Order: sequence, then C-alpha cells, then structure tokens
Amino acid sequence: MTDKRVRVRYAPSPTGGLHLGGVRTVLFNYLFAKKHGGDFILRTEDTDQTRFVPGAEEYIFQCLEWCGLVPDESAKHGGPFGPYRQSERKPLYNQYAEQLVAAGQAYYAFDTPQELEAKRAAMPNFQYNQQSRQSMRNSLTLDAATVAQLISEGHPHVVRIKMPEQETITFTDMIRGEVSFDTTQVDDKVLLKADGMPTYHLAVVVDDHLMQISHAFRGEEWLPSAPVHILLWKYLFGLDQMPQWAHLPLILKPDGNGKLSKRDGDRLGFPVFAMDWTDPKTNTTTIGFRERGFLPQAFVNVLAMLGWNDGTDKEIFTIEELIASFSMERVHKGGAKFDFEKAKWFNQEWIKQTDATTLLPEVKKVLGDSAANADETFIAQVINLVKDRCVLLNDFAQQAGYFFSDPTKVDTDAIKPKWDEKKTLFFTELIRTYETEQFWQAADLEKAFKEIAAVNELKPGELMLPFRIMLVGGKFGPGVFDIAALIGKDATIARIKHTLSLLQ
RNA sequence: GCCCGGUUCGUCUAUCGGCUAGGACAUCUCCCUUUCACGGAGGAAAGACGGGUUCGAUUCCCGUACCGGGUACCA
Repeated sequence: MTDKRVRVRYAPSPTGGLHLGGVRTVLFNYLFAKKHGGDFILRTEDTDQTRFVPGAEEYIFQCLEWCGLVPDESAKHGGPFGPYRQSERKPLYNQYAEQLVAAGQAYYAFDTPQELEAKRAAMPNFQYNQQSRQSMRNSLTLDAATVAQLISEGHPHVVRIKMPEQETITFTDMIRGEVSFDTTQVDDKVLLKADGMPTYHLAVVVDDHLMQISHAFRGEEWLPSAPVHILLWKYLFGLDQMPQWAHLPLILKPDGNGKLSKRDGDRLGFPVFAMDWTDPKTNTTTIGFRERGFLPQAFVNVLAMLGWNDGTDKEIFTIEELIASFSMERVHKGGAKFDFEKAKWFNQEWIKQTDATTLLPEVKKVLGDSAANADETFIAQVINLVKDRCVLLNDFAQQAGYFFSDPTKVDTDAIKPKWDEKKTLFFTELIRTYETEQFWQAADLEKAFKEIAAVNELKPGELMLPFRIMLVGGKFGPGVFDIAALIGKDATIARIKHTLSLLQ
C-alpha cells in the first residue's frame, strides 16, 4: 500500500458550472499528487444520462486550465487507463454486478421507480433495506424460475447490494480518523440501473480499482455512503487494495448555515463558479471568479486556505509553495463559511505582488479598445503606478482608464464651490509654463506648479484637487504629477483647457 | 425520525495538557497622504454547555445543546 504509486482522481459529473468547492477538491487532489510525485486523473462521471448537459465537460477542462490544475490523465488528455468517461466504460460494470449477485452479495430487483415512489409517498421513511426487501419484488423473494423468466423476457431490473446483517464497518479516514457504521442502518443501494449504467456507488469502486487509484478524496457529503463502497471493495477487490479515503469538509454559505450554492452567490453578489457558466437550456449566464476579476493564483490561494493551513501565519502561497507544504493531516474536519471579502483581499495581495509585465495581458483585456494599440512599456508603467489600488482586475478600468483616453466625465461639482477667478488665472498661467517645459518630469512639474501658486498667493493644496479632477475626472488615482508626467504634455494641457471651458 | 460528522473572536484559523488564548479579513481610532488607496501604530472581539480524567484542561473521555451532511434507478 505504502509503496504504491500515488494516483488520485477528481470525478465530477458534468451537469453545470464548476463550483468553488469542486475546485478545492481538485486542488487538494492536485497538491497531494504533485507532492508525492503521483498522477492526477480527471474522470468524467456521466452515468446519469438524464442529466447530460452539452458543453459542461469541456467547461470543466477550461476551468482547470485557467486554475493551472491540469490533469495528467483524462478524457481530453488521454492516458493508459482510459476511457476516462464512465458512459464509455458502460460494458465494464455489468460483470462486477453479476459477480456480486452470483456470490449472494447483491440481488436483482424488479420494482419500478413508480412503485417505489408510491411506497415512499405512503411511507415517508421507507428505505429499501434488509427489512423491507423481504416484501419487495426481487430475486430474494421470487423463486429462481420466475427471476430467470423475468430477465429473459427483458423486464427492467436493477441490481442492489445486499447489506449484511449486524455488521460494523470501520475504516480510517485520513482527516477524521476511525469512522464506523452499522450495516443494519444502511440501505440496499442500487448498483446497476435499469438502463445498464452503474450508479456512482459501483462505478467509483470499479473505476478506482481499474485506474489504480491510491487515495480517494471527496466531499463530506459522501461519508454516509462510504460503508457501501467499503463493502464493495471487500467483495470485489479486497480491502488491502482499497485506496485511502479522505472526506473533505464542506464550504458553507457566509450567512446562516448550509452548503454554499450558486443561489447564495447570486443572492449575496459574489461568484461561486470558477468561470462564467451559461446554461444551454435557459441561456442564462452565471458569473465566475475569472470574469469577476480574479487572478487564478489568487483563486487557488483562497481555496487552499479554506480548510487547510501550514501551521504558520503564512497566508499567501504560490502553487509551488502549496505543493511543498501541503499535507492531508492539516486539513480541517469542520466546514468553513466562505468570506468573499477575504477572497478579495487575497486577490489584492496577488495583484500587488505580480509584476506589471505578467499583469499586462489581463489589464489590456480589461481596458479594451482604448489601450489596444498603446505601447506596452507605457501600459506597464501605468500598471506599476496604479496596481496597489486595485482589488480586482476589473478595477484597472477605473484606475488606469484615464491614461489612455480623456475622462468621459469630469467631476466639476467637486471643485465648483471653491472656484474663483484667481484659480482660472493660475491654471492659465500653468498652461503657459507647462507649454515651455523641456523634460516633462514629475518633480519639475510639481516645482513649477508650486512656484506659480506662490506667486499668485494661492495654497498649492487648494489647487491640487482641481488639477487632479482635470486630469483624471474624479477624486482618485496616484500622485497628480506622476499622472501628468505619464500622460504627457499635450494631454495634460488639453485636459486643463477642457475643464476650464466647462467651468466658464 | 434514523445514521454519520462537526463545534476557538462577526469570518478564516493557530494551539498536538501549562494561555497574559496568537495571526489574518472585516470593523473602530490615530499617523502618513493637500485625492482615493497603499502603508504604519493601536483598540474592541473567542474556547457551546454540563460532567469526569489530571497538579493543571481550549486541548483527553462521556453526556447535552446547536449546526451540518446523508437517508434517489443524482452525483
């Protein structure tokens, strides 16, 4: 077991947007695999054909690529253990189900979904278990001849696991330690559906075995069905072959309680999916972290710190650092409420510590047409000047936009109340002086500005805000003279003139 | 209902029996900044409850409460 090659898998069902909890599961898988020089596999769990959503699988691949968590093996990347889509593995599962039936560890059940539904309606707590199976239509209650006939006539049927009586199933979870279940409490889960597809329960065990998975990580919501999987391992491949389990804590909604859902994000105004997801049925788009302006490094960083830490105060981690210090032993047991404010802080830190040339392509996207043809060294200078005041990449639109085109709105209301003729004269004189400036350096511009103010007996402080408004349009941005220096003589003078005319 | 899991500041968390319970986000105050930020200094803020075990429990055990997850021919 210990000398087995580390192979882990993430097994999503492609039914919609990729939830941040899913990405965190991917992350922990990925970190664990890379830490131990193993393989990270993505297996598509598309056994429910009624929930097939076109494009959802490709979308998952794109999300992982954006996050930098690319699988070593998958339906897209190939690998020696394919196919990696369970729908394409359909013929594999039947033999295992038959094996279980032959061994008396599973049985055929002929009850239709409608019958079961009716049963549940009549008896809300109905469970198909070792008690109730005695009164249902299955190969345990029907005689062999009838069963053989029903099957040969093609009557739809499922295969259910036969939970043993009074057995305690115990296993060691890497996060929770020893966990036990009493088999009398767990029901006879369907293993093979009437359409011949396996349910998750059968598929996860068979595929984990066939793909030689060494460690199986999944969300805590799977803990209650673990005994079914343990039993299947015992029956089919032997407990000594079973991967080590780790059930990850859930990510909870920030207010109240419960699992974080897409709806919570909509309601509270933050993304839940990694990237924009457009539902092909309704054609509605749900915003993703990427489109909201997150750097993938920051997104991954946020997720890593939800339920894990390295034991120190360190919070900002690169993926390499995460790989180096990650360990399952330090993953929490309890769920964590998602805090979007803290998530934004991570992004801000990442923007601050990322250099301008790396940021450049993303910033260009945010700026759009206005910066499309701008010189890249110039854009980089702008980025360096303003990046400390950006929390999300989209903030560059406001913080950097005015370097590339004149402000669309000039907030003259902010300066009008204290405006007077003396100030008009000051700026007229400033224009004249600036027109003669040779070198156009921030320090020189400031010096000239203050000299003229002194001559006119005005306090520079009263003039800086108006000057800022003229250049950027509002009360924000880096030092005014830095801005003037960067946008150049022509734009500076033009913007002063323009605002002066607005104030007439 | 039953089964399983969880429980440290508002939030994420540190603590592997010795705690004046530490850090971060958010919040408040001040400084820096003649803008908005960034940055700096400081403040307020926590061990669900009850029993044990122990010289000593946030830490170990049991119970209670609360929260969550599961209870589908969905994953």
